[in-house]
Amino acid sequence: MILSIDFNSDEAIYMQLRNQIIFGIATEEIREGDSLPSVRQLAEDVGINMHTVNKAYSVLRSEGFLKLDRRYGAVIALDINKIQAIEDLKNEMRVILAKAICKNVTEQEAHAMVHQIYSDILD
Amino acid sequence: MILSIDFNSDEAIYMQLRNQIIFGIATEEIREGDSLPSVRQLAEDVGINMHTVNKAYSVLRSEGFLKLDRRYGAVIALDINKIQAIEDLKNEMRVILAKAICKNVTEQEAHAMVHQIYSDILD
DNA sequence: GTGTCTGTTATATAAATAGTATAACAAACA
DNA sequence: TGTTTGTTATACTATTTATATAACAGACAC
Repeated sequence: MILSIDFNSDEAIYMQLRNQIIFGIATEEIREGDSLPSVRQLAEDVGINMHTVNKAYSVLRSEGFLKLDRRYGAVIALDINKIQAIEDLKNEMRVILAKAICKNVTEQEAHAMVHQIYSDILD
Repeated sequence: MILSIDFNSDEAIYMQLRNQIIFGIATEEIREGDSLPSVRQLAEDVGINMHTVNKAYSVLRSEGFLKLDRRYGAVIALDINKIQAIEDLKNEMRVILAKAICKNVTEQEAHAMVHQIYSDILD
């Protein structure tokens, strides 16, 4: 799995890592039980500090994507709380769809976008 | 228009204001040409600093929701750049849908959610 | 003109967050 | 025994967030 950082992005480095790893899981590039590089290894690979990677891993653990183990390092372990996931999604969608509605994006266009993203990720 | 701040939220105050004003525009509670309270007035009303309101207004202006005028204060003025809006929406949706997919949220469920949010906001 | 209301700009300060740097610890294991 | 793992601690810098005070110029009512 290739992880790359845009140091000019306004998005925090640990969030860029977090998002890319979530994409990797969604696309099944990495699966339940797979190990991620150790915090030190990944930090060296992408040229950032160990603690920044550790923060990304900690966020992913608290969000139910990872298990951190002294023996095996960071292991993909999905905690599927669908009620929570739907609640989170709804809250996040409300804000970005409200913005889209102000800009005259139609419901049809939003549906088309959801469909395309699902296809991009799953196919 | 009622604006309220949750001081215990992890979301920045100026972003809470920004989001609530976007909701107000989406629901047509406030419309093109309507004025928002002055930075000083709103700051006093919700009990925050003038500069925090000013930052919210500045963000809204740069995102194409407001026009700031010395005579009339902050006036709703939508700059509809639909290409940009769709691009923004797609990028924001990609992240939250990737997360949802990891948690087994189906495309059907995502569509239902989009439909419900559009209905909630527009009806 | 005077006073008052706009947004705007400039400083200063405090707190929190983000990122880096170095170091040490205990568990696991070859 | 030595190495690797996550974990924790401390320290430092930079940026962001929020507050506080102050001043400025344009607009406008009196």
